[in-house]
Amino acid sequence: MSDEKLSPEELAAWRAVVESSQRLLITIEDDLRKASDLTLADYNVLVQLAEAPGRRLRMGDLATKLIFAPSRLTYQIGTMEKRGLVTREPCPDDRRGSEAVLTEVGLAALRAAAPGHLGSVRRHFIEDLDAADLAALTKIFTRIDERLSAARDRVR
Amino acid sequence: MSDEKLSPEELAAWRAVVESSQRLLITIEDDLRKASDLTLADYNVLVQLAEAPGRRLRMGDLATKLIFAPSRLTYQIGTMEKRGLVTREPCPDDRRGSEAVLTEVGLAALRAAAPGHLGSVRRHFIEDLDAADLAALTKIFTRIDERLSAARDRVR
DNA sequence: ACCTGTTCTTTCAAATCTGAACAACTTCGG
DNA sequence: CCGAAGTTGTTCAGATTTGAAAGAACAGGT
Repeated sequence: MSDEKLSPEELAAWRAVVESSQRLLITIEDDLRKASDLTLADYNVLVQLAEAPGRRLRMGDLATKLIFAPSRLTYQIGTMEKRGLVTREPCPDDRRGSEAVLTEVGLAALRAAAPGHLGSVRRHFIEDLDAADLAALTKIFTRIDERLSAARDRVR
Repeated sequence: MSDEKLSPEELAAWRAVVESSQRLLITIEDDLRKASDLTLADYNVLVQLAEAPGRRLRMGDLATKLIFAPSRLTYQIGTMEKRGLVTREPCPDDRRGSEAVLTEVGLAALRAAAPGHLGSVRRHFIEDLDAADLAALTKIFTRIDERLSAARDRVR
């Protein structure tokens, strides 16, 4: 069973995951935008910066965490800078690099949006799951991720 | 525990699902593009048409199945039409509508790409899962989807 | 110090996606 | 049968995303 086809069960699982996670993200992004002037990308940038030491991150590190192509992050940070949510600073120890820095405005926007967003996540996702489901999902997707990054390293 | 925060377990599950499924899709799309001249969107259009009776679908139905905004589907079908993968035909019983129709070229492209794509899905996703995982994922995401569409109906 | 190869980020043009506005129908109630 | 209201798909302009190319700076060996 390691050939070029999938069994009905396998196909069903694949499609269910892809389709529902897509619809889930769309729904949650809609909720977020209605409540806050932030896209999910904006929100995720703010979260990553808020969690980072010094509330700042190198562009490259942030891109990796967000799974963004470099040029996409440049653009994303550009629009957020215009809105005052983040600042860009040259990196002290590496003159090629720059850092995205969370501003007070950005932090306030995150704090204002977080409760509603997390409520949305709970309503559309968490509420459907019991503890066993949660554990299963975490285990499964963590494992998939490990395999993916191992495969990526193999290619490089 | 139904307020505006998530427990560490809940947050971990949410992040794992969102991040890994994103990386998974990117990886699988990369595989597909390297092997076939098709994007994942192209591929999914071909699959939907191939599975549809008469190998044709109303634009609206296809958009729903693919979770595409209408104007996006118009554009998508436009590019595929240029490449000869699909045709557009006016809908017989509703003169507002049009149908996307799979061509022989499109069907051949799908058949050529499918084995490699399914192999990629197996390699990156299915291989990490046992039968219980598969069943759990299908159950969980199917349930989420049902809830989402129920919520959507409630809004309309 | 001087190459050589690599990494970091941005720039640019082209491709794609979104949302609002539209035109062409269809449907339904009177 | 008429007209208001709803549907369907497209168009358009603007926003976002991609990928290739380039500029600047680092790192390691010589």
